[in-house]
Amino acid sequence: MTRHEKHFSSNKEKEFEFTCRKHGLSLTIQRRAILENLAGRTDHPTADQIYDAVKEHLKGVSKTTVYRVLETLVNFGLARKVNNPEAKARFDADTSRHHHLTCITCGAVLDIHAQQLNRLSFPEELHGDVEFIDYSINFNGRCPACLKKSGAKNTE
Amino acid sequence: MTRHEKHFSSNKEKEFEFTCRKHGLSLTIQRRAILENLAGRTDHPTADQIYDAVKEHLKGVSKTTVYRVLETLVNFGLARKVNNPEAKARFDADTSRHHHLTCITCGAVLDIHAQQLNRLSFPEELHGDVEFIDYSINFNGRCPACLKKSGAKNTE
DNA sequence: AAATATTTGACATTTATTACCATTTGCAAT
DNA sequence: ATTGCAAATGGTAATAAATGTCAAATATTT
Repeated sequence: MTRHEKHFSSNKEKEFEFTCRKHGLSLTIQRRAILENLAGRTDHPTADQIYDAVKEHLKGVSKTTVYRVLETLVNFGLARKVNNPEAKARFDADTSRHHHLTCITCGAVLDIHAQQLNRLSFPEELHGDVEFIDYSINFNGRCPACLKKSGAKNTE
Repeated sequence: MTRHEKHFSSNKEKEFEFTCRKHGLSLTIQRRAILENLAGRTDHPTADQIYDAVKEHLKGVSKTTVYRVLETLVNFGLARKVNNPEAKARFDADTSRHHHLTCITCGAVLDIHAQQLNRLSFPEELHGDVEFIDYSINFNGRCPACLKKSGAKNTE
């Protein structure tokens, strides 16, 4: 499957349609296009970045709509906001448990998939006080591109 | 030591003075007051929240200065930005390895200290491709206050 | 195809952050 | 302590990110 396939992952598409019908949400082309774009990339884009990508295909989309649709997708579990230190929201259509590496050099956010990291147990001593639902690990370090550019070790 | 002591943790104060001298930064009362405030709280405040707190003692502080000083503190390793999903920066003067719980109900960000979580090994299979420096786990769930208010289980 | 409920697009507004620059302050050298 | 200069601050303006409003457009139901 290529990055530019016209229709997005049928899994996600089915989930989208199911969720919309379940909650009485209209299946609009804007929602479909925005989720399709988000699901087709792994760079954890901001709303603006999605807007830039989506406006090519959907002439006349409003930025307001992009923000609103993303909020809707998050509210209904079709996407998540990625934990990050910057002052802007980043989105991810992959709602399964996985982790991220934020590059200290370029700021890119990469997915880290590793079975061993998906089975952490919640701290026993806090059970009862707090309720744990899920977790995600944020690594910081350097991405392949930046690592390559600067030789092996940090040169700062 | 109480939460409202006039002078902040001498450890942090010493670190502050050492770091400033090391890098030729002036020891201004603004920097001192802002770091003192940040170090004296565990709620991972935004720049605005720090401004609100600090302006009581430091009449005439500029919001610009608060933003600027926080950026400086982060740049020189005296504070960190906390990974979070919101579209604003949150700060933490605790730069040691620890983790956070974000309450899905009220949005509060709590510290999670647990030895068992501090010794994760970085994914072997990615060594060489990426450089891992540190990590922080973001739990989501519910904080003690919200858990108490709503009985045992989620009532949404 | 018509009726109705929902969503969108355009604009206005708020919130968060950064840029700019004249004034002030910290600090080192008298 | 006083001077001189580099560095930082404060105030204002500008930019960026996100949200609110509402009439027009679209999806869904009938």
